[in-house]
Amino acid sequence: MPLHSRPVTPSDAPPMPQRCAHCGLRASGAFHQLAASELGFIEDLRSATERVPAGHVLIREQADGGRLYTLYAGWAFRYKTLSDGRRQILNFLLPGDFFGLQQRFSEGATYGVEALTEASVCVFQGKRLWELYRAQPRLGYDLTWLCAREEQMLDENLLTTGRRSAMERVAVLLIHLFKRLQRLGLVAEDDSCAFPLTQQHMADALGLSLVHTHRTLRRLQALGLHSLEDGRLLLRNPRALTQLADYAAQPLEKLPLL
Amino acid sequence: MPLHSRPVTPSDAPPMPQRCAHCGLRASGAFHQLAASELGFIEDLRSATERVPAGHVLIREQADGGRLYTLYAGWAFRYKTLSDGRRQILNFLLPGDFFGLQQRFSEGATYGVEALTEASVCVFQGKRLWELYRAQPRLGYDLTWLCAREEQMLDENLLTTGRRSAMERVAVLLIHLFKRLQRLGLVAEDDSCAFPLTQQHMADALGLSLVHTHRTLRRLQALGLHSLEDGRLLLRNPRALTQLADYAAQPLEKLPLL
DNA sequence: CGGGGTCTTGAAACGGCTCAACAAGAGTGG
DNA sequence: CCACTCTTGTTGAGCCGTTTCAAGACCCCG
Repeated sequence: MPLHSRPVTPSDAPPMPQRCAHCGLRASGAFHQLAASELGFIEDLRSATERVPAGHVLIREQADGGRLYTLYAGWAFRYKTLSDGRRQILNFLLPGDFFGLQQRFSEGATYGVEALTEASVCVFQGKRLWELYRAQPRLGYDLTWLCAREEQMLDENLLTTGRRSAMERVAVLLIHLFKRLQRLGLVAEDDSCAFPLTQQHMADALGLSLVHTHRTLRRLQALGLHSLEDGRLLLRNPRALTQLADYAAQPLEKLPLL
Repeated sequence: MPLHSRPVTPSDAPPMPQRCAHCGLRASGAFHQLAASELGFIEDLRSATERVPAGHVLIREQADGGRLYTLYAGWAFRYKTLSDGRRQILNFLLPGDFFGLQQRFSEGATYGVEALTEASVCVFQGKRLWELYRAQPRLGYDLTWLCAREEQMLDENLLTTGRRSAMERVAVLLIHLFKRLQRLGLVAEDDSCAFPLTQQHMADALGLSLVHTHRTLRRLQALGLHSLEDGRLLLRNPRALTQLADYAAQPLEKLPLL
């Protein structure tokens, strides 16, 4: 039952509209509504929309231009590497996630961002960030909100790599991604969701070796807790998985979206 | 050479002034200067100043009141625990650090904060946070800045627990705290600094067991890389320590301070 | 003087890592 | 259409870094 026969991400993803007011993401209902003036400001702040292939590096780990991004479609991840090549994935990015903020506040990027699947992003002018706080305080507030939320996610990841066993780690990863996709309405009728991560990605995110990640995945699968085929994830026993992971679900309020 | 005979944190810490304009921290030169109106706003937002003993829990891990804090003096740390008691320290807080933000944005706190030494904090009214963005956009910007910076620290910690060996982990911890204290002007003439952490704290922060943390500390000490006596830390070979840790120093710009 | 917190040390067990090899599909080019 | 390579997944064997358990020392404090 090979996991690797996953379908290529369809290039028939929803096109990126020119106007933020017609944004497909905003229409999903998972995000805050914004006033017309706020939408206008965002649209003006946006310098481009880009479509990039899987594997494309959006932010290089060293110096980078200070551009800001919102992921519009597809998956990506933030990562850091040590000089000898060991890599840690910090967190995964899903549609609606904002990134590039930290590098605005320090000299150059301190982490990298890579597209995991083919992906679309909105690019914003970093230099005008301060202007945003002046002109649209509400958006400034939202930005802090987003930042705080990502920090929460990192807290959880830190707890995971620091204190959880391999079984627990894999379980949290599966549940957490599933929940996030669910919130975005990206879980299919049959309760399955797209899952484009390779085992190497999971290993890098969980602080485990590739081989051990594989074995752990197999163990969970043998216990009937989940299945992972053709690039799709199905939680066969969410209850048991949640309990095993000691996972605390977050409330499902609407998210801000820049 | 017992490490445990550390002196109690002196209660003769600088008193907390009534007026933010006379704040001892701001006078240290490590922080941004603020306009009078901004200082006034902060002073008005502040609901109290508190002095708490070592071990005091400032934010409980479950539900909490949504108060915001700036650590004025002393050390503290953020942490998360699993239901069976395993604890992960997320990061350490030093004077000038702001905390409590995430809980404003989600139902209740998702982490706890505990004073490591006797500590003084400024308490702010969480409900008026939105007002801050409206009235003082600059402070809103600073808040995002602080949040992004803490996230950077978590990124580093995640890389540490996920990918570094025990030796490397301990080395990063020592260097990083030293650098942060240095920036605050808290390193003494003789290049030593206060170091109130117990080995248990270090273990909890690094994702290691207490015993192994101890052995690793001893090994580093035997190599002449550092010494840790009477609650003071001395980096005997910062170069070697930095190299061992593969540690990338951050630029030393001034910090925002709420 | 007793008790609790911290540090210290040894011995043994184990979880996860490394090394190594192979299988299966996808893409490429002759 | 077949060789070739590349990527990803799979599996076994053995080692080692780290954990766990256990016990003792030292110090401070009530």
